[in-house]
Amino acid sequence: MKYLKPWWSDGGSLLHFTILLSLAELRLDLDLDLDLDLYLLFAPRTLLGDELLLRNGQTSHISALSPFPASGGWGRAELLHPKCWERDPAAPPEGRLLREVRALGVPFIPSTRVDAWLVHSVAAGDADGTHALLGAAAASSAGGVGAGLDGVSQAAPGGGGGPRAVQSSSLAAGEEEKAPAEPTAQVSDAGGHASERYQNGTDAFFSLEDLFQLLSSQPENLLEGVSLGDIAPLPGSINDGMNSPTHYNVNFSQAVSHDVSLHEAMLLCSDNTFRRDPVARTSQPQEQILQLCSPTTNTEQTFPGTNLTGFLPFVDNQMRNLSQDHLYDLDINIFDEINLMSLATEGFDPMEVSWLLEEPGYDSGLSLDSSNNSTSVIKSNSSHSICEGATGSSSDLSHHDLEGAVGGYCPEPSKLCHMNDRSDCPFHGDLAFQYVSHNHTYHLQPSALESTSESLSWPGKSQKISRYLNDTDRNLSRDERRAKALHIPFSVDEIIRMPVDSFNSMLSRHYLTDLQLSLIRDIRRRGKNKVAAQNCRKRKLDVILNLEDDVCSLQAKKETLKREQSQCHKAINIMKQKLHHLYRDVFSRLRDDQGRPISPNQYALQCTHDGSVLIVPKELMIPGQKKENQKGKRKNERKN
DNA sequence: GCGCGGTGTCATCGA
DNA sequence: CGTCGATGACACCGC
Repeated sequence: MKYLKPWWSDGGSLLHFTILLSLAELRLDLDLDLDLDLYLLFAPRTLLGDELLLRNGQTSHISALSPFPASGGWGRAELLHPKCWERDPAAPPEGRLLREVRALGVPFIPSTRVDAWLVHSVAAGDADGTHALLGAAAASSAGGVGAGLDGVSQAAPGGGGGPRAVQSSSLAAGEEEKAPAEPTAQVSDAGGHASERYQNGTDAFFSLEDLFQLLSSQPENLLEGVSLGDIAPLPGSINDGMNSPTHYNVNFSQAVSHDVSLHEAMLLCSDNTFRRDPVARTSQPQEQILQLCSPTTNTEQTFPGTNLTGFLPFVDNQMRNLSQDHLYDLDINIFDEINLMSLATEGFDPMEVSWLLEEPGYDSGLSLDSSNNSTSVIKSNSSHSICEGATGSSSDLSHHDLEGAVGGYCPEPSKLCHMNDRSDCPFHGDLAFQYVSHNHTYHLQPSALESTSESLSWPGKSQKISRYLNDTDRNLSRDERRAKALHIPFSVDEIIRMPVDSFNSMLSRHYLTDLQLSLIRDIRRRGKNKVAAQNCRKRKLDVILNLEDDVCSLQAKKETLKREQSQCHKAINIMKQKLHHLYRDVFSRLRDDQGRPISPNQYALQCTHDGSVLIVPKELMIPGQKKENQKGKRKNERKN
């Protein structure tokens, strides 16, 4: 979004383009950094009546006709993506929005704020609500949308608002922060239209005319020359809207559901023919699309031979005024994300999906829903985009994912063309932009791709792929490269180490697509598990080492005890020897009554308890009797 | 080519 | 019931 913001601020061209694409019933995969007033423009009525948390910490109650607070302090409020609110258990009231939308069974489109809101708006299906928002839109248009649609910008001539529209203090377009808007009663024609129809509650569809009137209120009058005509009765059929460039009634429920890629959208726009036939779409010359990617491309190059610029002069003007950086930023943000989304879509060979999305050995990866999504592969004959890493783009998704491929084959780099490559990267006509149908419900289903990727083997793939990486990318971990590719605004280290509370609040504070959230959670899970595995192995190693130490110490102790035992045996033997010598010595000194020596073979010495020593004949002294006598003596001694 | 150790990842279990 | 850490199992990689 940060890339789009300057361009947006330069003149709201992006929104114009959005509408242009919407006219062609094409979906737009953009993450627009829209501010609250534009949210209100597109927001469904479910937002109305809710409290909004403003940047200044205050809350604002949104009424149907005046989304702006009655008093100052409005500043610039930002709504977070409703899915983020949903994830937050302590979600503010806006969180109800998504639940209500889901209750209607309307698919949420995480990658597109504008059309997501449009879907929500249509899903709300309430004309009052819808046109209340149009009233708000008109109110917003009174202030213009040039300055990043802060809701407070220059008051355009003829601009106005709804019944309680707000005219902001005059601030130049591009200013970051605006003074609090003071509610006024200036009513513009455009706002009058919208609010009037809101009050009438006539239909449930946006009128693109309202939007163009909103846009035309910009100081630059970018829509000057666009014949808007009168507000047509709604709902107009989509064909009505499509066939008449001056008639902009679009059933957004149909328009948004008819998904195509932005590239395709641009192609169709460039042809100035809002073809609805998928076959016809694929028959368009694809080369025109990528010419927009080129920083040297001007409008004529982008839309050769078309009268698009005549049809929408603001496009021409803005395209002329766009700097290369703007185009570059557009390229990075839009095409990368669209590429990524397209990768997860249906109609794509699973092997190619895994090849593009998976790293070597990467099992869960981006966790794309392979069951619901269509996929288009983008290939071209451009030979340098991958293998040379020429772009150095920070959002080199497919570039990176090439490195991470786990697939059944190793495509030649020359067959792959990264969308970011703006120099000369014409699409291969045969492969690029087949008719795709995004549903943009990128739910997680890691197992699908896991099984696919894990079942495939690609010997030596990492070596081959690593050649495609520049030194910088090679130093990054796979998750870091994935995070980089998806523009995840947090570092991998942050994601992993952050406490769970901070982590959840961080996620809720940022608008993140399902894909980004999935990757972030995968990164966190893998990172935590990696650390846990390292700790586990460390502990296991410590246990093994400790056990080895224990074994060593026990063995040493055993040896010591053995030595002590042998020493004790030796001491005992010495004592026995000494006792034997003493015994012999005593007998040698003993004499009987006749003075003859007493033989130790016939007599034995017996010690009595009182210390006296008796000479007892051996035949009278059986060893067993000896012990019994001794025991009997002890008992008698105890009794006594 | 094979074996081994290191590492990352996933599945599972228990707190 | 969800989260997190621990751990077994497996695959991959480098030596």
